Amino acid sequence: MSNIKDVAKAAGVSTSTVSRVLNNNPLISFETREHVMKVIREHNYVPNSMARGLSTQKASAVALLVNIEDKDTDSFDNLFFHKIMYGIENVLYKNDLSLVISNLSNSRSSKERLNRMVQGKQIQGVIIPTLVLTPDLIKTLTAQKIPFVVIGEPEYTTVPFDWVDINNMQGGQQAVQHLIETDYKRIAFLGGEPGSLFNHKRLAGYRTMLTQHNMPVDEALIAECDGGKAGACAEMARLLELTPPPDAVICGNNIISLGAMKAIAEKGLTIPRDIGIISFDNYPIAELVEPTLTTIDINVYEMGVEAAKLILKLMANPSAHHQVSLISTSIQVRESTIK
Amino acid sequence: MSNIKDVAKAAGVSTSTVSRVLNNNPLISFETREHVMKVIREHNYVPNSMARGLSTQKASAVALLVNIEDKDTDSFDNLFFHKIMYGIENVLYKNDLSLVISNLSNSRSSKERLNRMVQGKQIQGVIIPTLVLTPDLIKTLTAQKIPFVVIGEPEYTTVPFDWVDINNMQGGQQAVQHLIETDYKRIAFLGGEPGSLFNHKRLAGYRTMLTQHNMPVDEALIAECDGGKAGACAEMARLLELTPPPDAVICGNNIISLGAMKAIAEKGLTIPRDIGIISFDNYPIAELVEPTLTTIDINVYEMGVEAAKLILKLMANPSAHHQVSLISTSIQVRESTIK
DNA sequence: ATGAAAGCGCTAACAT
DNA sequence: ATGTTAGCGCTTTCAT
Repeated sequence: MSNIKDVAKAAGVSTSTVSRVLNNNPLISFETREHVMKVIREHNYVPNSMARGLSTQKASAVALLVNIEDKDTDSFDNLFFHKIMYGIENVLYKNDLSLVISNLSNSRSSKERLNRMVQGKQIQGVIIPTLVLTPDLIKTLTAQKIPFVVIGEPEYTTVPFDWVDINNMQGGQQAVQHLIETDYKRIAFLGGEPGSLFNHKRLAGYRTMLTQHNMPVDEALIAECDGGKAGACAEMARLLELTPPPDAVICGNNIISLGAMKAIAEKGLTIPRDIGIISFDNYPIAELVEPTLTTIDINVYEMGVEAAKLILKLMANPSAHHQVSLISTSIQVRESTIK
Repeated sequence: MSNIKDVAKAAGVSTSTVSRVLNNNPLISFETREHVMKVIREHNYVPNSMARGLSTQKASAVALLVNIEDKDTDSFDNLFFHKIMYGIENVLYKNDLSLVISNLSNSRSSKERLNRMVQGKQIQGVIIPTLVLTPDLIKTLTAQKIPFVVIGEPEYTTVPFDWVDINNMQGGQQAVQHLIETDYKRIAFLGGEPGSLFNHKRLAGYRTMLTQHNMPVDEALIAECDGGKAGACAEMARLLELTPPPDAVICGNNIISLGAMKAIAEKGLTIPRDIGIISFDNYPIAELVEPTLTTIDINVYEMGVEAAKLILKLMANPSAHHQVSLISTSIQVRESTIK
């Protein structure tokens, strides 16, 4: 395995010239560049990333933080997480950076672990799901001047920072729009994770779109559940007792939809004839149930891509002003809303 | 941010002494060690991983390879992958190593990318899902003497290497054992991914356990499908036409189970009274369907842990003889098999 | 446009 | 048990 010296010697130039070629320094003449490149290829030379990092004082990795002990394990969120991860990796790779996964829950103190990674020059920037973010973490991050980007709109924002999220408001609007277009009149909203920001935003979209269509917003049609199937079923059953009952429902996720479908079936109603149903998220079961579920699809891969782009900008220019990136939702029409 | 020199000066010792303390060198006296440690803490000193790596010629990361363009995207395998990843991370973390995720499909040539990572000293070892493994990759890996571990029993083994997998044979046996114990008599086997090694192994477990209970192995009861819901449903419908029909079925995964359940319902039969059903895998819907599914649960987290342990051994001693690690399955009894 | 040389922060062989 | 010193492989300033 050859190093920069070998290449320099073989090419009959100095190591600095080779280094300049490696780093696309424009001062190098065309001929020299071509020649050195050829020698590099012949020697199958790959620069040592640690030597480079040591010299430039820059790590060549970005960490994606997770906290698997708590909310994430066994959760379907994993599916999103997975795609986000690949979005990130793809962008980083193209910029000669690598993605390292760090599970904060493994460490005694997440603060300490983060410190070790950053001070130890293992990583240059951090991407953090909003679920993992804590005020304490924010403090460490800003104190250490570590570039970081948050995935999912943060609940608290004591200091400004970059984040990326799905455009949940738009999602709520699309759901209502589609239901109105397919001739549903009384649209219920069955959200999960009450109090969560994303639920709030979707609801806001729901309200604005109804209003835009000159339809009344009936607060009785707005319900929340814990996100589990049983709770969703109970809540949906309650909604169906209203007079008049809803003829469509927007569910916060696939599991909630499943609960709602159960309540609908128990009431002897048929989807989509008697009642339409539209679900947020395309996972894990939208296409497996009967009827298949119309969903507000969420391009989580793209969310990863955007997060990576934000962190790249931030690392290149730590004092750049902070940005927010919202990813558009799209609708996947399936059987549950087509009469 | 302080370095080893600052610490040495502040502690009134040489850098080598500090280095020895850092690396738990036993030659250091108790007093010196304590003293230096104190100074290290006071200075909030964290060794620079690149300098260390450059000096020791060792990278401090292990790569987990994926190939997201092909089979993995949108697949439920993601859920497994996720847990495996955390198993790996957990072990690596405890050994001061970090986990980097590399998507080979991003790169023009996976061979080249691997080379860059290893020769560039970015990573020290590689963990590869068997789906991503190719003969070409094996060649590169062995030629470069890169320590690697495969997740999932490999289909081809031109050279010996380490791998870890679920004990699929045991899983097949457990399924049959449980069904027999709960008094089912004619047990069908509906596998997915025909020709796959894991299906083959589970089937072998099925056969041996039936034989062990002095029950006949009726080849007519053994079926395969493409793994999709529709195919599974059709195949199950066919099985139900047999005379006598099966009174239990072992399905290759949750989706297949869903298809089988549909066929069973269409035939007017009730689970678990008329027919028992047991599924491999605990994801994504075993607990969401009705009745809930008894499953052969697969401890994928543990698979990650084992994979990491294997790669650690291999990196510590590249000429260690190769090992195989099988993870035990366990049964999760739910409604679908309890009459 | 290119070269010489110092230095990034650590480890380890050698010396004491 | 501890110190001295020479690298590890690269980048970068300064010279030319």
